[in-house]
Amino acid sequence: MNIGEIAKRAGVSRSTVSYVLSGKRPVSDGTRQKIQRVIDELGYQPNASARALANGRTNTIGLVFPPAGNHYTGMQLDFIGNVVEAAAAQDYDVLLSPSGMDSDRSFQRLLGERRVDGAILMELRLQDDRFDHLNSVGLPSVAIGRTAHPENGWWVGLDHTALAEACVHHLADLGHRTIAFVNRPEQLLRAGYESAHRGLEGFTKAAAERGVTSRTYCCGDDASSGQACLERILHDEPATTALVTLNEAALGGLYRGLAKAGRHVPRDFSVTGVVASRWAETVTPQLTAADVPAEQMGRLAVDLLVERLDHPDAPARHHLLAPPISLRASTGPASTGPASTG
Amino acid sequence: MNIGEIAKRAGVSRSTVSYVLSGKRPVSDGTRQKIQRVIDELGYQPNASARALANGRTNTIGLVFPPAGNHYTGMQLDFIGNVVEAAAAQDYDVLLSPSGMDSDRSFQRLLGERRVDGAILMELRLQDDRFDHLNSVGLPSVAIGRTAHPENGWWVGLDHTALAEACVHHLADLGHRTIAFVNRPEQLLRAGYESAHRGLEGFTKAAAERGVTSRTYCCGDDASSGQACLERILHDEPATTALVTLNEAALGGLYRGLAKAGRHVPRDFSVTGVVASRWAETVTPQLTAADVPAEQMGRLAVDLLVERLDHPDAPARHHLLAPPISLRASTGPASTGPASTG
DNA sequence: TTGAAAGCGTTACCAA
DNA sequence: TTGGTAACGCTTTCAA
Repeated sequence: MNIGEIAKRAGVSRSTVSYVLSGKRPVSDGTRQKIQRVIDELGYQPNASARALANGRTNTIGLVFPPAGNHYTGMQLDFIGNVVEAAAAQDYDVLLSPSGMDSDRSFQRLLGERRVDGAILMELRLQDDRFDHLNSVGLPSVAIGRTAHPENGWWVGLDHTALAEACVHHLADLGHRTIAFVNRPEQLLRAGYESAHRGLEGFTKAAAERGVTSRTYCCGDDASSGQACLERILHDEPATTALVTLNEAALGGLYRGLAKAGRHVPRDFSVTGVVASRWAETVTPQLTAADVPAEQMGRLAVDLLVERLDHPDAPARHHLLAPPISLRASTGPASTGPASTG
Repeated sequence: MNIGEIAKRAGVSRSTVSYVLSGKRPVSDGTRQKIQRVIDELGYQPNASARALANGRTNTIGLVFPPAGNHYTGMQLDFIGNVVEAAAAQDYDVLLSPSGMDSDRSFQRLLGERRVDGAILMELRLQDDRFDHLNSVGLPSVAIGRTAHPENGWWVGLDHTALAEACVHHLADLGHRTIAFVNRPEQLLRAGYESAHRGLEGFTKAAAERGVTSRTYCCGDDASSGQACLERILHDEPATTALVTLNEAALGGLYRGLAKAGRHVPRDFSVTGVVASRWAETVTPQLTAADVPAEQMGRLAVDLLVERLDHPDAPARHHLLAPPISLRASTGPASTGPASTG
């Protein structure tokens, strides 16, 4: 069934049916009702491909995220869910593209075949060549995260620098003098992941400011890497009494490592970092952390993109978020006595 | 740039360019190379909407999952990620539809506007009206999960009945005589969620067979509900020494509740259930559980759907999976002495 | 207020 | 081995 069929049954032309559908030109009440009745009766819905071909808009946005090779973290998955929700609320569908590298077939399809009106980029790198590709084909995009030069971009980001700083200050205020930093995997750091770089930068800066002894580690995105990383931390510097982590997937392993080392959280050892709240609340004791506002960020990203699609010449906009640290149960005063273990 | 432009520059007709692209009819080596050179030079890619309109295939599959209202569990998110990966491997894109109810706009768009060639359904109910809608518009689909009457359907499912039974047997073998069952939220049970129903059925049956005392609980999909549920369990029957859970999101809360009640896992209390391995390994002690093979299931679902799309008359196929229990560290012999606490 | 018809960029059939 | 051309189903301009 197509628009011609509707037109025939309603005794009007196809264009009139089209205008009833789009509302782009006035249609008399009588005709409109007649047509609407036929549409409802037959449950007609216009074909998306034909519509996209004719008017150049797909009403679909692309969500570009890295392939599972590196494992999905809970945070990434949270973003996906929330972007899809927010897009649905604006009557946009979301096409997923699991592409980190610009050479990826799926990414190429999205861009080159014009399957989407615009794209949301996740897992940003400081120098992100995906922007060049998007710009070169004229596809509007919004990033979740920001590059090294975010001045004129469209993005919604988390101020990882400030967040990591806040974590250090929180721990230093509690009297901790030796603090470790658990970052994302080295491979991602080397690839230029902005959260890893900016977080590290903030941690290092604040540690220097407060004169605390610090070491930084890269850690795989899974529990067993977290456990191994913690063993390394205590081996390298047994006097360590606290850590800051950006690595949500490793969190359970970090806790396990502490338990095995006989360090009680928060009595002997404090843990904090940047983690989505729902994961922070899963561990025991619940994690004192800067909660990643995945829902808000997903919504903002979609809103920005839709705005950009509706107003191609609108000036670039962005949102830099720096949520406060939610005090839960994983941090406490540095223990005065020696927290020795075997 | 379009196919006409390529044709002009290569000095051939549009149809010949099209056939070079699709390979659906032989083209002489000379012409092919001439055309291919122009294509590469200009970086031409055919427009997806036009192609879909002309040949009736979008090369996109829809992934239908419930809205975030009920929170995404890690398992659901795992499925999404793995389906997208598997689809990309077959050069299909994935369109997400956050729709539980059939009335949902996004679901309607997917079906009615023919944005996809077929669909994968997640979070199945025993009676799932989404099938009726899909069938009524002639859209092929594959379910992750199975209805009450899966005989002639296309699906890949987990044998929750057998899995829950295996959990009970495992615990009974260890000497546990009083076991609780922690299910998904009551709202989902009432809605007819198949995993909740079949899991409950398997648990109840095995508990009866083994003559163990049992109680069953519904529990919200989050940590604090898990903690509350555990308190209820111990309040209702302090002699409980083990539990089986299908509720992954509550797991952290269950553990926390046990810790607060002074029950050490696995010495005083055993925990097992059906959980994706990556989450099972996050908690301490690591969970002995039937690992949900999310990756395999995602891949199988995509493979089945692609097969069905390629062979519209192929007989229905399905895969019923019953992964073995992975022994980790959360179960042990029932404690002989009274495991008393305040 | 409405209709006719020319696109939109492909595919695939029919001829040559 | 290739070219011409009619679909595919919609939107939108031009006329009435």
